Amino acid sequence: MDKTYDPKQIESKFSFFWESNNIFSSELNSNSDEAYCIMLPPPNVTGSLHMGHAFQQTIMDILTRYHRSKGAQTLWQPGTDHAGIATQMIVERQLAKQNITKHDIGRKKFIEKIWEWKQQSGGTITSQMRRLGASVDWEKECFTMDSKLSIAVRKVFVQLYNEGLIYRGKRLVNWDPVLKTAVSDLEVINAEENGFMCYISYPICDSDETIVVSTTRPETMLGDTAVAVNPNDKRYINLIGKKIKLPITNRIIPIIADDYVDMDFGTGCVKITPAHDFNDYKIGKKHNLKIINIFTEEAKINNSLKSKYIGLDRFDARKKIIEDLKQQGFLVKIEPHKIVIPRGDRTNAIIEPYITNQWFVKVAPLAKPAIDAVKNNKIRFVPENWSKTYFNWMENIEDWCISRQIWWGHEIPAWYDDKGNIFVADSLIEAQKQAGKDVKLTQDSDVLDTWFSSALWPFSTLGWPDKTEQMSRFYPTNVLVTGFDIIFFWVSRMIMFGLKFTNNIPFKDIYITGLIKDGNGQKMSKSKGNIIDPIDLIDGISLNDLLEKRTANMMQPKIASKIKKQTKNEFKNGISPFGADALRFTFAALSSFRRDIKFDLKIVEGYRNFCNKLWNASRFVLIKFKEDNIKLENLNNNVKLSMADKWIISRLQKVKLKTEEYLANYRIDLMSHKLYEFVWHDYCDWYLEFSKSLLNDNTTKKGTQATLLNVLNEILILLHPIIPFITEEIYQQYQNFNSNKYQSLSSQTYLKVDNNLLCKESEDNIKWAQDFILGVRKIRSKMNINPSKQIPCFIQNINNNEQQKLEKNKKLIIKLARLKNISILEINAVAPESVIVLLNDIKILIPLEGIIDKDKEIERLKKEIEKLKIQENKLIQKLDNDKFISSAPENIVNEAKQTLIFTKKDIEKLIQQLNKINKLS
RNA sequence: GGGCGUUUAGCUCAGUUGGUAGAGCAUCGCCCUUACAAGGCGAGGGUCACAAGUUCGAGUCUUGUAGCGCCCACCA
Repeated sequence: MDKTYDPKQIESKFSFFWESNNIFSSELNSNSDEAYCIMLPPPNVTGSLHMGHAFQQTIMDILTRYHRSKGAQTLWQPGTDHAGIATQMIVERQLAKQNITKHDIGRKKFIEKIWEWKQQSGGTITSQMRRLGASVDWEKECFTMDSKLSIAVRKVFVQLYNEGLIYRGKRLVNWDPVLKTAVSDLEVINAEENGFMCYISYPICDSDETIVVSTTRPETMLGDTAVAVNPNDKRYINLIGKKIKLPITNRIIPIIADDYVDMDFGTGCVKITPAHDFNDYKIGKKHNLKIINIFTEEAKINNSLKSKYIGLDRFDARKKIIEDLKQQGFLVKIEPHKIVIPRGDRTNAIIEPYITNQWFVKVAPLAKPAIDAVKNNKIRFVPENWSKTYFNWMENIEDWCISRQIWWGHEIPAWYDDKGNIFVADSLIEAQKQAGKDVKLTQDSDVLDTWFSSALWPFSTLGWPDKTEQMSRFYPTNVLVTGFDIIFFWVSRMIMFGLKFTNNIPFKDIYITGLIKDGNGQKMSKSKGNIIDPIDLIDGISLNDLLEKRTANMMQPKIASKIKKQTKNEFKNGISPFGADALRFTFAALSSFRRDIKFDLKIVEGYRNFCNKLWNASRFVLIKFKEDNIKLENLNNNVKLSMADKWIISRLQKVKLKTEEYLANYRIDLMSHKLYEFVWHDYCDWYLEFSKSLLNDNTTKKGTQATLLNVLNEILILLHPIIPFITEEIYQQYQNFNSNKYQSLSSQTYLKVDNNLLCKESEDNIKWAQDFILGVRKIRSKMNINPSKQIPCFIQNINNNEQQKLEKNKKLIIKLARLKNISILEINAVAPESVIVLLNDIKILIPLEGIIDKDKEIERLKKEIEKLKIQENKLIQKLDNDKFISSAPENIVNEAKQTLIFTKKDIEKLIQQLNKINKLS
């Protein structure tokens, strides 16, 4: 083995090794009683791996690998999403570079182009997943537009339609005028921006009076069909029912009364434009108002009214209309005003409420059982609190607009005849049967919202609607691991559709992960230039390449230079190659239930160091075995074990127990910390050091050899789900050494916790020995004694029980504390001039012989005594309190009493020592 | 406006049913002790945001206040 751990060298080979040996196949372990399944949230096929993916996939991989090694038949289902709008936009942009629009080449050709593009670069993210070590079953990889999945989509659509849960209707929807498609409520981002409030006076018919309305969208007045006031508003009560002559268009519209109007806001009069505002639409329906659409699908003024504004963009029209109103004397004033602007999540274009024919899912009937499933704990949110967010949304859910006026996606299985009759069916042939042979049918040109097919993912990938073996084996799946940002988009819809079509929940647990932020707690985004690419953490990247990457395609040079400055500051030397394992361990360790996770390179470095530690510990074991020419096959496991052997084995059982407990509760962070601590501090710092002495003794040698390897082997198995590459590499090193058959650590079975291996005696003994050693080390450090110098040691006041402990562990203590010897002094014997440290009742004495600085020691003793006295006071106070004695549990009271006794004794001894030393000087 | 999260060492975070506050990083000593300097050994560092309450006892439970942050819905 090389002296230093080099992830590059070992990681590249194993992704291929695992895949080509079918290690992750879901066909394996088919006889097992247990099945375990996780659905990978399918990333956009257009995408590349970002930190969020890497984080969540690490968690899924740990869960999957863990259950696989426990013997379950395991499926981690991979795949990608066709991501309708996102993908279409990318290909459109590419065409635009050649000055071609999608209309130039037509729908069919355009879709071919997209498939071509998918063929070419759709594999980016899956190859990056391989770099990360994701143990998905690649044989089962799906794409949301696979024919198998499309069948499921059509079946669901047809059934929902037949049951009246999908309908088509002319409604006001969110319209993206750039994409020229409807989008769902969730795809609209509302944000406050600076704007204006316009006050316009509307003249009242047959009167000199006017009424002043306030609006942020004056151009929509072209479509006004009423003005509303509050029925209780005394100012306007006499105007209700009168008519208004709308400026510019000169249309006559009524003044109506509605509670919706807030008397205290603006003038208390609201212009009502049912075709272009959601609230106005509701009022329009309620009052049976005319609906006048004034926009084209690009949000330009249409020709519904004869006006000079036809063809003007909405913002140009706004300016023009304000000008005209001013000229004609209708404009009262314009004030700056904060307004909430809805923008499309893909295009950032301002979304327009727009009347069109669309398809909707009637959600309320589906939501009810989906709410109950969580309420009845059939589905569990982890952390539990997210269920509130879920309920909040589900209980106020609106119908879901599922049609999109784009080309890339699942075509809606609906056909129309000349008269506009609708035929919904699985296929044209079926539709034709409904319509009659000779009727000419045209398919609906819309496609479905991408999330419609995503909603079926947990069962469509398993072969539904066929009754497949996969389906009965793996459904419902065990856990969904995802971010809170798609609870509404995806999670809730999977639950609704799962319950509706499989009569069963799609998953038992929903583990909602936190969001990875940069070191300053900022969300990572391209525009902020603070993105870290997980692959760069694995392979490393130079500062120049990183600068290039972060500022590529930046339009504004000012922002680019700012980003450069920040980046240079944060990554002076770029990013060093940490390897996939270090990155994975980092994610695992950071996966607490927080919402935001600040990502810091220092942490990755720490876990890279851990990998190096593990590497070198393994190297030590290998070297020791080679020195003795030991073969694994003649390693005797039926050997007598030393105290230290029993101790590390006992500790190991406890760690395994904790690991299982943490994992069952998705506390992968705690699991990681536990393993880190055990490997580094128990195994490396203590056991390996013990072993150096034990291997030199023929009575303990064989037991130590067996334990060194057996514990290391279990460590590798325990760590494998977190850091699969390095553990596999180390395992392979032993396999070669063993000259056994070449097999993967990934197929090794997790050993159960064995309670018979718990050993209180050894834990007590080693703890005692450790305290002894720590005591001596403390003195050595305080007294500045060179670590290589061996020193003599006396002990006094030792009882029988502890004398036994001393005998059993003497060698280890002498070795690790670097002592010459340990001599026992009789109680009454006069001790040499020494430095003292207390262990329970025992005085450990290190003779001075010139090494001591008396003043220093006096100072140290005084400090120590002071500390103990504070503790003593606290305890005395506590025990003086009758209520404490009478109400606290007995063991707590006893403990306090005991501690007080020990504290008093210690103080006494230290004072004695202090006096002694004082006399010397 | 409604809902949620968060506040613990210089920094990033753990803290299980209330019982003397922990880790990693950083800092400061000493050390190339033959697996590891990407290391070893040791040390220092906290009024657990604030206030009140429950309790013998509160980082932990209750209520309130403040800061930071997120989500949803919004007055035209």
